[in-house]
Amino acid sequence: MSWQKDRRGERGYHHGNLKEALLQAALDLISQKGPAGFTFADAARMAGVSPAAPYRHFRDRDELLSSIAQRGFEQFEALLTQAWDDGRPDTVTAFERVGKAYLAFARNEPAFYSAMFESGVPVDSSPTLMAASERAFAIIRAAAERLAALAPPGMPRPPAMMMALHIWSMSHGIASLFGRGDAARRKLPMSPEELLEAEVLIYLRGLGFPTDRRTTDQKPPGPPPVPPSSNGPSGPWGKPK
Amino acid sequence: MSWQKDRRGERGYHHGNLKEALLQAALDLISQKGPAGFTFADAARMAGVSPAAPYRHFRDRDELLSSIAQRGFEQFEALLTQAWDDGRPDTVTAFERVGKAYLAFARNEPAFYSAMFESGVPVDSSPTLMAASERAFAIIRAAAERLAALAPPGMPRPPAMMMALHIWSMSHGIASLFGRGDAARRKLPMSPEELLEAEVLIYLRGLGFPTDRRTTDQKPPGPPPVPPSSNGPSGPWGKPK
DNA sequence: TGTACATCAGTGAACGCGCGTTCACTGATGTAC
DNA sequence: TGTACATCAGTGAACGCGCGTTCACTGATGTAC
Repeated sequence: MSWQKDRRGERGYHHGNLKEALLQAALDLISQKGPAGFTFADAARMAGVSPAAPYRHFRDRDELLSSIAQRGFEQFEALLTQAWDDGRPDTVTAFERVGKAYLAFARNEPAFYSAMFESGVPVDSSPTLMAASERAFAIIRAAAERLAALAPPGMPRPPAMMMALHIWSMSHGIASLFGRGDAARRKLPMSPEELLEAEVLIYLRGLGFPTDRRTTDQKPPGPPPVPPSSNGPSGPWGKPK
Repeated sequence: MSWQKDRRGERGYHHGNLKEALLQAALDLISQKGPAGFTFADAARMAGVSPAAPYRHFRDRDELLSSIAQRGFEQFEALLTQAWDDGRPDTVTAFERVGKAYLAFARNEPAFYSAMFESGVPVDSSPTLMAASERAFAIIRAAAERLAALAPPGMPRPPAMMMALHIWSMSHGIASLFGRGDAARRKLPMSPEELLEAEVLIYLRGLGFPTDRRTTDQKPPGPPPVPPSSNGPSGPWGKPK
């Protein structure tokens, strides 16, 4: 919030950490007013610095926004990596934790999230941004790979890339519609996490995976797990709306 | 494009259809520069009218944006209704057509799409906007309802609301990430339509539905349809990237 | 059918504002010797 | 250890611009009688 704000008296002529302060200020502004409602001058003011100072660190507003998106992907990657935890204690559990981490990021970091996905900055506008984005997706891909390797012997092994893209789009769809951290969030008769968990479990069952997470043995698909929410069949699905 | 543009000479003192012209102009501007990069004054200029004229029709920029979002939901609803076609020729086929219509809308109407979902206008900011949004979702819900009724007798009937939300988030995730009509579209090793079709089929299979669309009889789930793309197993999933 | 009048939908000039950007500048810091 | 100097990272004043918004106005349209 008050990062180096109004401390002109306490600091000397040089800020010392202006680049960081500008990124932080922009992030605050975005979370307050959306990616559209942040200006270069505003960020400077918030960092307690003259409007000309940011030009020492960023060519223009777009470069700053792109930097924020990049940082966002880096933090996102770290969060997903931690959630995946190399597939411990078992692959399905870890896989679902990754989905939950996706939702948590969207909710807790709406400014990053919108800068990354909704600000109009194309991922391919900068090689480093692109790379950061790909590193984040690589976590999901790696998890899908491990999951695919678990496919019961009798059945065709699903392409890991496809699974990764499917999981990504499920998480992204739910996060964008129902799990966002800003005013545009839509109401839902249950938590986004429950909705995603059910969706992933049904999907995995559709691929022939055993979705009983306490074991990884390969029993053939029985009756589908409907609804697989933690509250059971009479849970939030009973009386929606 | 050139809707009433530079026709001041040809029209009289009154525009005659300014409200429409402003909406159209704003839509053009949004599709050119994103929802952030459109201004009230710009829209007026594009409609060939003085900057004060729009105030006769909209309180401010937000009201105009909200109107666009509402129009978007109305067109969206019409498109989904047409795609659903009351479940003809069979429920699963019609259901998938709805998903494809979702993608088509996102691609062909990026300005509407971003105004509806990414402009920061909360759906609940106006009752009519909210109602329009709900009418659109109701199509998906109705389709899910019909699909749920098709559940094989032996298995628990999945909650239609849950299915509708799942399908919505799948479509929305793929559309937002890979199927958008603007520069922020991410590259994909196959078409968004293929990705969505596969995802929906796997999901339905996970619910225990027979996904052979040529029949609606209820055979028990056999081996999962992997990958269900139209190109078969050696299709776009073979060598991704 | 004509006239008077109210209402509507636009004009155009004006305003204050904040933004992006530039410029010559200056204070602080680091480094060569 | 001290001094001279280059470089860096900030200042602050200035600019042109376009936006949002207001205002009194005016031309066109519709309607009562």
